[in-house]
Amino acid sequence: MKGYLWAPSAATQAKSEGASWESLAIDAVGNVIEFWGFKRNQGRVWALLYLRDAAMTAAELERELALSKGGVSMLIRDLERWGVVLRVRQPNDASWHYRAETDLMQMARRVIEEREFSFIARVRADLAEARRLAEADPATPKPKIDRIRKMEAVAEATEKALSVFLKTSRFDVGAMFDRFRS
Amino acid sequence: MKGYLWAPSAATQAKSEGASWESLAIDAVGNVIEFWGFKRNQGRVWALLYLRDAAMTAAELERELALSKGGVSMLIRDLERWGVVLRVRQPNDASWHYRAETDLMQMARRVIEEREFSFIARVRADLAEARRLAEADPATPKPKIDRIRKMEAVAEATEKALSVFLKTSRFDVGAMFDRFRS
DNA sequence: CATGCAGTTCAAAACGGCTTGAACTATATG
DNA sequence: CATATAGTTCAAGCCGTTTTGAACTGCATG
Repeated sequence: MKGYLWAPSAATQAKSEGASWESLAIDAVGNVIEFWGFKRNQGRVWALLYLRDAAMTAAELERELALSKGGVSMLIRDLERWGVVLRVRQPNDASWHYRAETDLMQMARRVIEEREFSFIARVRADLAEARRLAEADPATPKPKIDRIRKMEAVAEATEKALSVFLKTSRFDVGAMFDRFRS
Repeated sequence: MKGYLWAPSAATQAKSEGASWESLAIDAVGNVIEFWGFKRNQGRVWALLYLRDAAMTAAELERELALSKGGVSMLIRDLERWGVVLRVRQPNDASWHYRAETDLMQMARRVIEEREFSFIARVRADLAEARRLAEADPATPKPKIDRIRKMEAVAEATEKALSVFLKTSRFDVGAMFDRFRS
């Protein structure tokens, strides 16, 4: 919804060890997740951890994804808070390692559920309130009230799309995920 | 998906003639439309014209919505291009007047259809390409390929939500709109 | 064809979100 | 306890988007 002229970014940067298709997949995840109002880099961090299926240190994430120290720290904090990344101690290493915990989808579902639904609920409430006020005033012409009602339909369609996303992620993906669970 | 701490904005500004519930409805529309990646003020301009169901001049829009002259000009240009606002000549008035033409929904549907779908198609293609590349390399462990497959599910769910939004806007709202057509 | 108003354009400013990096805190180790 | 390294914080900077406003264009009118 912003610019969408992604850097062609073939072989983005020097230091990364991963296969080139890896960064393709990682960036793709970053893009969808950004679509849903999260930060692109939250998606990228999760995607790397998930794809590697290994516990990595902040320093590694920093290097592989070309992020700053502070940035990694904050991104991880968010992902941990949402429960999609777990912090673990590795046998004989002083530093923390991070692992992808659950499917990103679950997180997106939870967050969208509270954040977006309340947003759209608020919009609907405003529209309903406007209609109530309009109806209370006897001077308001009838068609005008109908027009507000029609506006509410825009909000309703938005709500429906959101709820389908949530349902889809619960069933389709949930099932898929379980089936493939490693 | 940005800030969502809308200005409380009771009785926003001095000049507006409209009932206070009017601006409530107008801002609500601005909010949903912004959610779908349009400009908040595009939604507000359309909403005012639609609600008033009257042809208004740029100067009126400027005053009622507290926008700048240049801003109104550009907003209207967009809305005209999308076919949701029509420019008409009023009997004996030198200046143009603008009317809300179709339902905003139709416009959103069209634009989302081309803009968002191609966006998500691109994400899916990237993921598919990554998987193809991964599969081509015999060294890639099987579970890693499965993980890419699971990532594709995120994109699929997004696509499904989008398509439901489009369908909903076509049927539910379309029907509703016709029924109420003034 | 001069005047004035409607409408357009676009560079600059404002704005908002994201990232950076330096200072700081916490923790492990000798 | 001193030191080193990992991790956190947050003000400042960066960057993309939106809005502004002044200059400009076009058009109608006397």
